[in-house]
Amino acid sequence: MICAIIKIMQKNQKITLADVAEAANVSPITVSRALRSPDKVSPKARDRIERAIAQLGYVPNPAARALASGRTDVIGVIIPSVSNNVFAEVMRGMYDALSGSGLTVQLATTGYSPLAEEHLIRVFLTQQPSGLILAGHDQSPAARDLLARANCPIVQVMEVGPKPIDVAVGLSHHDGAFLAARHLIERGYRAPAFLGAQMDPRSQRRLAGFRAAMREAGLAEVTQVVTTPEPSSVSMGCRLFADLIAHHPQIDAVLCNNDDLALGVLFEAQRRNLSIPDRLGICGFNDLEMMEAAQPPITSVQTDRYGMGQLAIAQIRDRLEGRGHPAGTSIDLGFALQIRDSTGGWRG
Amino acid sequence: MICAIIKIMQKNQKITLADVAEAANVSPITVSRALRSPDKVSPKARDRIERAIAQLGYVPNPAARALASGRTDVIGVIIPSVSNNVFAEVMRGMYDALSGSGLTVQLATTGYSPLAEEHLIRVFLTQQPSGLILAGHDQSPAARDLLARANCPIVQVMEVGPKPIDVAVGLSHHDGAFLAARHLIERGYRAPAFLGAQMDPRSQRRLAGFRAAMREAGLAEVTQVVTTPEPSSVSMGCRLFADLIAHHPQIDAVLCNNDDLALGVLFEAQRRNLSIPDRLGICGFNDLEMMEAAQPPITSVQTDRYGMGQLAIAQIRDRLEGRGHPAGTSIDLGFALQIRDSTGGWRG
DNA sequence: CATCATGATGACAGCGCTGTCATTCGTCAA
DNA sequence: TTGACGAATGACAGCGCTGTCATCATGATG
Repeated sequence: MICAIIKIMQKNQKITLADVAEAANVSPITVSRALRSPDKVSPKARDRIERAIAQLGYVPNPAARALASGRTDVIGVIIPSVSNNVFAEVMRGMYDALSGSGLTVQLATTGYSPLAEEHLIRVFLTQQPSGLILAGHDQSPAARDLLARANCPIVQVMEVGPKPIDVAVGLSHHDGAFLAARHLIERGYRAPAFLGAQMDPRSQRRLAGFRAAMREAGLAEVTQVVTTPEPSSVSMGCRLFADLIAHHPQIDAVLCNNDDLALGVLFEAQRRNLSIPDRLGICGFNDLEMMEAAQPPITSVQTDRYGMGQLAIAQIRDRLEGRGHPAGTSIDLGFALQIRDSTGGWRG
Repeated sequence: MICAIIKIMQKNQKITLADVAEAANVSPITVSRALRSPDKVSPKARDRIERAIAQLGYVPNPAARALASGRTDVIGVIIPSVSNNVFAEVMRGMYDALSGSGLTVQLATTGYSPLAEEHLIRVFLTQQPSGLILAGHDQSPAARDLLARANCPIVQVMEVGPKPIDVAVGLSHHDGAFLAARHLIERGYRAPAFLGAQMDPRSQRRLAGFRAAMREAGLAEVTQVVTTPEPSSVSMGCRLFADLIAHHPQIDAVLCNNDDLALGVLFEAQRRNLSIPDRLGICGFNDLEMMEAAQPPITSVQTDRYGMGQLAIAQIRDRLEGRGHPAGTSIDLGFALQIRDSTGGWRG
C-alpha cells in the first residue's frame, strides 16, 4: 500500500476516487460506497479505504458527485438582504445546524424584489438542491407554482401563515405586534404611534397587528403611523421619530417595527429630553441583544431567530432521512414580549 | 422551431444544452459557445439560441460545467463568524460586486479556529474555486503553504499586513487604534483604558496600537486593559465596563475594541450617572451606523467594510480577466477617526 | 452434500457539459 | 477560376462520480 501511495502522489495531480481505490486495492465503486454508506462495506476494506483517503488527502469532487447522482447536497437559502441583522442570527442558526451533515448552504439575496426571488427560485430548483429555504410567505404566484412542483423539502422561515408551501417555521408578526400594542395601552399610553422602515410583508403584518389593537381599544382615531420604504437603521429611527413628534406632539408611545428604530427613538427622545417611560413609551421588535443593555432597557417582542435557522435546517435534514413533518406543517416558534423599563417596566 | 420546442417540452424532463441545440437547430457545442463566448458565434445562430433558451427556460447545470471545465465559478469565502456584524457589511459589498458576473459565493465559517480554517482552505482548494477570500493574515503555516501553491486569486480582507499571500484589502488595525488612543490623550484624558472582547488577531493589534500610544504619552503605567475571549456584545460592554470602573474608578476614558462594546459602555455609564464626555470619554471601532445616532454621538474609527467586500470581489474578477493587481499587493483602504461628542467633540 | 440466502464487490454506462481538435463554408487576392 | 485563409461550426472524448445490475464468496439450511 505504501508504494502504491507514493506512486499516486508522484503524479502530483488531483487525487480522485480511482486513486484511493488503487491505493486501497479495491474498485472505485467500493470507495464510493464506503463514503456514502459505510455499513455496506466490510470493515476490513473500509479501514484500508479510510487510511488511503487520509494519506492521500482525498476530497470528493462535489461537481462529479452532483452530476452522477442528480443531487447536490446544497441547500438554497433565499433572503432579502444579508445586511439585515435579523437574518444574521438566522444564518448562524443554519450554519450551526449544518455541521456534520455534508450539506452546504448557498445564499442568495433578492433585495426585497419578488421578481428577483422568482428568478432565484427557478435557478435553484433546476439545480436539484437538497432543500430550499425562503424568507416569508409572499412568493409570487409563479414562484409558488414552481415550488409546488419541486421535489425537495421547502422551508419558509421567519413567519407562519395560512398555507405553507411545504413546511413553515416562524411566528405571527401580526400577533406579536398586536400584543405589544395592547401592552402599551394597558400601560396607560393613549396616543401610541407606529414607526416602520423597510416595509416588507412582515412589517406590514406587524402594522396590521398594531392597528387591530388600536381599533380594539377604540384608539384608531388618534393613532399615527409613520413609515418609509427605505432600509431600517438607528438613524432612521431618529429621523422618523423627529418627524413624528414634530407633527404630532401629543404622541405618548411608539411601537417600532424593529429594534434599530427603537434604539433611534430612544436616542432622539433623550436628545429632546423626553423622559422615558413617563413622557414616552418605546417598544421594539425582535429583541436584539442590546435592548436589554440599553439605558433604560427597551421593551421588545422577542423572536427566536437562531432557532428558526436551526429548525429550518433540521427539518430539511429530517426530510432527507425520511423523517420530519409532513407537507403543510407550520411550526410556530412564538414570541415573548419582554417588558422592560422603556414602557414602565414589569408590574407583577 | 416551435414544433421542436413543443416536442422537447413534452419530454417534461430537465432541459439540457442538447435540447436547446435541437430547438435552435445547431450542435450542442455551439450552444455552449454562445453561452461562454458569444462573440465566437454568428449573430444569426446566437439569436436562435437565445430565443430557444428563453422559451425552454434552460438553465445551465453548474455541476456538469464544473466537471467538464475544471472550474467552478465559485468564490470561497472563509470568515470567523456570520453573526459578527462587521462581516455582514463585508458580505453585502461582496454580493453587490458579484452581480452580473455569473460567479457565486460559498460562505464558510471557522468559529475563530485556525484548524477549522486550515481544513476549510484545503477543502475549498481541492474544489478548484475561481477565487478564495480569507479574513485576516493569521492563517496557520500549513494553510499558507497550501495557499501559496493554489492557482486561483486569493484575497485577504479586513487587514493589511507585511506579507500578503496574494492580494490584501484592508486597513491597519494597529494604526487605527493608535490614532484613536492618541486622540483621547490629546483631549486631555489621562487614564484611558482598553476594553476588548473576542480577542482575535485584529483585536490584538488594536490593543497593541493602544499600548503604543500610551507608551508614547508616558501613560503606560496608569493604563488599564480589560479583555475577554467571549463574543462581543453590547451587554458585554456593560459588564466589562462595570468590572473596570469598580476596580479602577480613576479611569477617565475607554477605547473599545469595537462599537458594540462602546455602546454598552455608554449605557452603563449613563446608568451610573457618569457624564460623557466630561467624566468619561468613549471611543469605539468600526463606526457602525448607530454611533452617530447615539446620544451623545460616539467617536469611532470608521472602516470601509462594504468597500472591502466589494474590492475583494472586484480583485478576483479582474484577475480572472487577466487584469488586476499583481501578487503581493496590499490595498490599504485606511480608516477615518470620526470625532464626536463622546470624546469632547470636534475642536477645529 | 446440494441449495439457497446473504453480504460484499465489481463492470458498465452515463450524468451534462466543455477542451481539443477537425471540418466546412464563404470571401478575397492572385 | 483557383487557392488560401479565417470565421463558424461540429465530432469526439472525457471530466469524476454513482445508479443499476451482475457476480462472487461465504455460511446457513435441509
